[in-house]
Amino acid sequence: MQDNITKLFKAIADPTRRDIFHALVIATSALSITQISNQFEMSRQGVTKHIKILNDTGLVQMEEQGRNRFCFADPKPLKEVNKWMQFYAQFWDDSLGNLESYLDEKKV
Amino acid sequence: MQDNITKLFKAIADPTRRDIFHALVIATSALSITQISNQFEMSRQGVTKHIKILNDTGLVQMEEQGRNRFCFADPKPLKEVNKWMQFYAQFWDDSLGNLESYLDEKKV
DNA sequence: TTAATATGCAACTTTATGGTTGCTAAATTA
DNA sequence: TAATTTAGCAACCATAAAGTTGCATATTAA
Repeated sequence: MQDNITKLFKAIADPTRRDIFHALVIATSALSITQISNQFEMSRQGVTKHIKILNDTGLVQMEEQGRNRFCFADPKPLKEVNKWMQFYAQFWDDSLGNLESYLDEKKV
Repeated sequence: MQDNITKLFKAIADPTRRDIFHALVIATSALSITQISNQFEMSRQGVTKHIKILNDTGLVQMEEQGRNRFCFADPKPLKEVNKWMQFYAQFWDDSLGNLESYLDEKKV
């Protein structure tokens, strides 16, 4: 369907998913679906859908235990996002001036 | 409507927009809408829409010159995305083990 | 002035996305 | 065993997103 980095960006583009991910990152233990959805306004099924999307990117992993599915965060996939970003980081500071002066300099 | 960071993530979540942004970053001069859209399969209007979205985040800036609108990239807004990422970077390496061992350690 | 070029705007279509409700099934507790 | 809890699945709905075409308009070139 779509490449990995696109899936990652789309996953974290949703505010609710960023919240879920964050909650799991700072949690002191793995949380069940119900425990997670209690922290949000939306229905359990809504949260489940978000978790599935996060799980598809690897940002959330799960472990079944009886009728529970405990979820925990794995920030590692964000490394790829970071790698994407680092390419552009070189233009953040001094290069901005250059970019802005393209028109003046080169008179396209 | 939606907060800045969400707009940023959504903007770069689209592969075509990442391509447009990248093309502008590595371009040696500012490019007109037509010049940009010639590099893509899709219609000029399709590209225009993407550029508008990028422009709304500040990732692309424009300068009108007669009938042309020259576009250039400004990677600065990505700083905010980077800031978001850096919080999770602390969990990338050694902490993954901890995350994965939540269940074992705490026996939730 | 006529023709060509660069662009914006609006309407429309298709598909994705975010969310809901209802039902079923498995695991746990009383 | 009966009741409760946890969760998945499927259907459905509303809105957003990605892309298209057609037309109008301003600028530039012949």
